[in-house]
Amino acid sequence: MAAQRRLNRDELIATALAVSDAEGLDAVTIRRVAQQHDVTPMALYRHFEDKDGLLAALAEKLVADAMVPEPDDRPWHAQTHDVLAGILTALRPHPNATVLLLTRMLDSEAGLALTERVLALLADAGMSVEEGADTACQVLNSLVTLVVSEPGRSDGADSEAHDAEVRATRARLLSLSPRRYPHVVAAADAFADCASAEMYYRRGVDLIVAGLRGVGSAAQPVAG
Amino acid sequence: MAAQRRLNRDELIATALAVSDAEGLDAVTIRRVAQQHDVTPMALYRHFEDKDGLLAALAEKLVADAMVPEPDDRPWHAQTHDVLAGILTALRPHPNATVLLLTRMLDSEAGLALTERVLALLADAGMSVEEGADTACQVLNSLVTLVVSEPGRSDGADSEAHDAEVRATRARLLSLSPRRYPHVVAAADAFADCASAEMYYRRGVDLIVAGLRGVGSAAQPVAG
DNA sequence: ACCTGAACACCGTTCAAGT
DNA sequence: ACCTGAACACCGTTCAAGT
Repeated sequence: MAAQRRLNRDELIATALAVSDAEGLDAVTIRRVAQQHDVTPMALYRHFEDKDGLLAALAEKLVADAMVPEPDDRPWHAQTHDVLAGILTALRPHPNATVLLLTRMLDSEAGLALTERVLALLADAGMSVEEGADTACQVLNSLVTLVVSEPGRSDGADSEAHDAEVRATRARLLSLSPRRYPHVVAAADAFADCASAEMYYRRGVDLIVAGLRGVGSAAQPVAG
Repeated sequence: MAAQRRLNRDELIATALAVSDAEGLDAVTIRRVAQQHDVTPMALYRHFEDKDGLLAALAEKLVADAMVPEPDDRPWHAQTHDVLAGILTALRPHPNATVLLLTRMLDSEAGLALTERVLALLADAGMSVEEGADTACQVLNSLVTLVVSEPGRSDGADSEAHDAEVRATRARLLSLSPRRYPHVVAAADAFADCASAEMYYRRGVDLIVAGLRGVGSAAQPVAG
């Protein structure tokens, strides 16, 4: 990285994100990020309280990038669909870092704004405050895991190593007993890699929204 | 731990799980587990290829403990509900370790058996092989995150520290601007801690099953 | 105000021995 | 066959200085 006179917090976060994208979240260390900026590890402690502070900032950057559509007059479930799709668009480029959000959604302004938006939609759907809170957590975490566990994803591998891993997973699943694991063997290709990532994510969002409509239908038969 | 003549793999895993439960997953180190058995760190390498092998064994133990009901003649969604509830019962006592399953569900016999069971139910629901694979991943991961992100959970804290954390979260959310975050402020109690864990998990499973019924209803109007 | 340098208490893992 | 011991290349973080 460029030799700079003064260390910049945003650039440190950008470096951390780049390292995470390229080599996995475990490669994000205080010493590594410092080295990229030609600086002593201790220099980072001026911008982050400790390593967890750096990771929290990383998590915040992910959700801050989410472009979420403004409220409109469509039914709550149509708006929810688009909000969730918008969040996914922000997370998908950074699958290695996304797992950080599993425990940090309420720890940043951006995460709180997203949560507020989802809570409002769930209130429109007729949910109580408590049901909305539990459900909002679950919905947001489902988006996170959708990205974290996308079939065919590898932590910090070049495309050659990635392909090798996909082939290895496929071969391993295909080598299982078709008597004991008939469905798993039949699904080996789908587990090893996504035929279509777009389809995978569309199904994911559809499943969540269908769930929301399903649990709401008893309390509020004529929705939105 | 007991001074033993010979190291036992299952006891090592049990120790790792105990450390994880008591002090969090980060406290599970090769050196720590070795020390509990009064043994040199390198002694563990006879039973696990490396640290990832130890963690994989830990993940396997979690899902191996799941008591999943046998198939019966009820509709697929009723059986799915009970299978998911059974998995939750196995995961809930070990929230710190549960996150390991997010990327390891297909890496153990027990995880494969669980996946096979869910795939069969989704096939009954009328899903294609590919849709079933994507959906099974999402459903199982939702259970994992339900446990990992249960409101009021703290990593490795005694009950005093836990209560302090719950109060701190609640106070932080209550101190937010009620103009900008009206729904979040109203839900501060629910985000800080579960009023009822049973209710939280019941809602979680219901949301998943409702989603499955919802997405299936187009392909197979008369389900089960 | 901002950064350095040395030090400390940890990691996972290697290699070569021990019994 | 099973375990030890020393060593290596890493961590996060402290403290006391430097400019």
